[in-house]
Amino acid sequence: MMGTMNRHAEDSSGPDLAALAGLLADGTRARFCLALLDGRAWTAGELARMAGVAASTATEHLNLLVAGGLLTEERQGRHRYVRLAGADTAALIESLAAMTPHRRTPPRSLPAAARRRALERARTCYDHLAGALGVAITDAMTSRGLLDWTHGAAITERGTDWLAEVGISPPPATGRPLVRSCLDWTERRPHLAGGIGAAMCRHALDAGWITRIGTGRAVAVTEAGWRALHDHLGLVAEPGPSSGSARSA
Amino acid sequence: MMGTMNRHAEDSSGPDLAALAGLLADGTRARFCLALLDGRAWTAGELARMAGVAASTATEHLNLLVAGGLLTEERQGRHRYVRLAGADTAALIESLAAMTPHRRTPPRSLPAAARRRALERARTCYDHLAGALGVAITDAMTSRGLLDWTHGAAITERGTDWLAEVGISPPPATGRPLVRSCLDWTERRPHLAGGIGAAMCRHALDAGWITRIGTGRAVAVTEAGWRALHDHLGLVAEPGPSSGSARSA
DNA sequence: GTTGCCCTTCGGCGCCCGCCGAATCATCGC
DNA sequence: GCGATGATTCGGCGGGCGCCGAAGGGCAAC
Repeated sequence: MMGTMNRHAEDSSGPDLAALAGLLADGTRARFCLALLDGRAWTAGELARMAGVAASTATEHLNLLVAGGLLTEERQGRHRYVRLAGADTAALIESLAAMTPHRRTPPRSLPAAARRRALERARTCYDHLAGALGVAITDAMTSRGLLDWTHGAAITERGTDWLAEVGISPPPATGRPLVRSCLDWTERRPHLAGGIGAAMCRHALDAGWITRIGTGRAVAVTEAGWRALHDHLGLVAEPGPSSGSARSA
Repeated sequence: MMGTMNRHAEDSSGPDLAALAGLLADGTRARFCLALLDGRAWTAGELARMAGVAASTATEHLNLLVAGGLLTEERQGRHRYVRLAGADTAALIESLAAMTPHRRTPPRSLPAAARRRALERARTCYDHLAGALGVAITDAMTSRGLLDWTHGAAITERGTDWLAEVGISPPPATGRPLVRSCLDWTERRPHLAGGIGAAMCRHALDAGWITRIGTGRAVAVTEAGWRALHDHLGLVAEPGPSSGSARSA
């Protein structure tokens, strides 16, 4: 691979970093990870079909990703379920994807365009909400004084009260930051992530405010969800062919 | 490379992400980027010697990294200077390095061990301070109420006053967050980054509180630097073979 | 038990990629 | 001008890696 000695190398972690990056340096593995960004567990076969590779190929990739610590696996019967190892892993992949050169290739077919629009409107990003909906919620919270962005992202006292009022209980303060900014993938704008972002997304799913569309990351806002968004944040549905976007009331 | 069709691929950015990750998936390129984490410009030859590869090899790697947007170059005469493209690039590399499996391989030779210790004590991380010194400063600022970590990293009002008192002027609020948490590489603990972290590092260099050791990232605290650290943060030098570590007074 | 599905292992193929050395170009110092 | 130094281009080599298909194992359903 290279000359044996590295006299001046002050840190030996060059190969380590390369090994980690190498896990994501393959198109198929990258597609796997992007699909897993929805935070759910996929089977090996699902991932293989999604990426268009043979099952044996998917197995080899999953072995690498699990051995590298990016994925965790869970065997159930004849199925092999894999998911992202943790929030830090998801954040890493998301930040990589956000730095990717933005190539706008409009989808060819009509259903593909519809799927694309659904993804752009509202989706989950590992464990929190993203897309136009996630950005709109974040903006509304900011303009109502629930979030403070003067020095990075932070939640205000009014924000804490608001969470309790809505019925969302933030997770106990562990190592994970409660509030984190996640750069959106399609919107190119920051939105709310971290422990509170995850709690809000979980609550929205539990309360039936949003539902998953199909098997992917895309979500749709329900009738009850629009009412809740209006009552708590003043958001109303953007007029359009299908509800999903939002704007400030 | 793979089957042509990707019917179910909802996002076409799999290959894009792989291409970006592929830039860091080589040991030599990763070493380049880690060396460039000191935020300074290196010549192609310096990087080649540091990594132990031929000059022609270094040229090819630099072409890839520049074309990929991770590095920017600057030609001066017969020299080709390269540096990291920006703070976001540095943050990406740093977060990748932080997620690397921690392999503690004690250096063989005595001078290598000394260099290693110097790096662990105090170094620059792109544009802010890291190592034991960076963590100690961050901890001291936190315990004195200048930083608030309850909801991510944020600077308090007392912190803003303290900056003015010390003579550090934070940069104007642009897109870059003023306060950011950067996970340290050797300490495995967060330390202060972002615009204010950069301003503090710059001020410490300008005021002669710290000086660079050799050509790398390592820095040493001067006499005047220790006095300033004591006066402003109550830090004193850790007793040891060479000053550089710090502890709370 | 038998069948079918999901996953895994293995061999083999082809391509890409990182490396080098030699030759060439560009620049600086004399 | 001339040599020295730094950087680039080019050809060629070797290895690693991603892909597949066929065969085998494990589990669930019947």
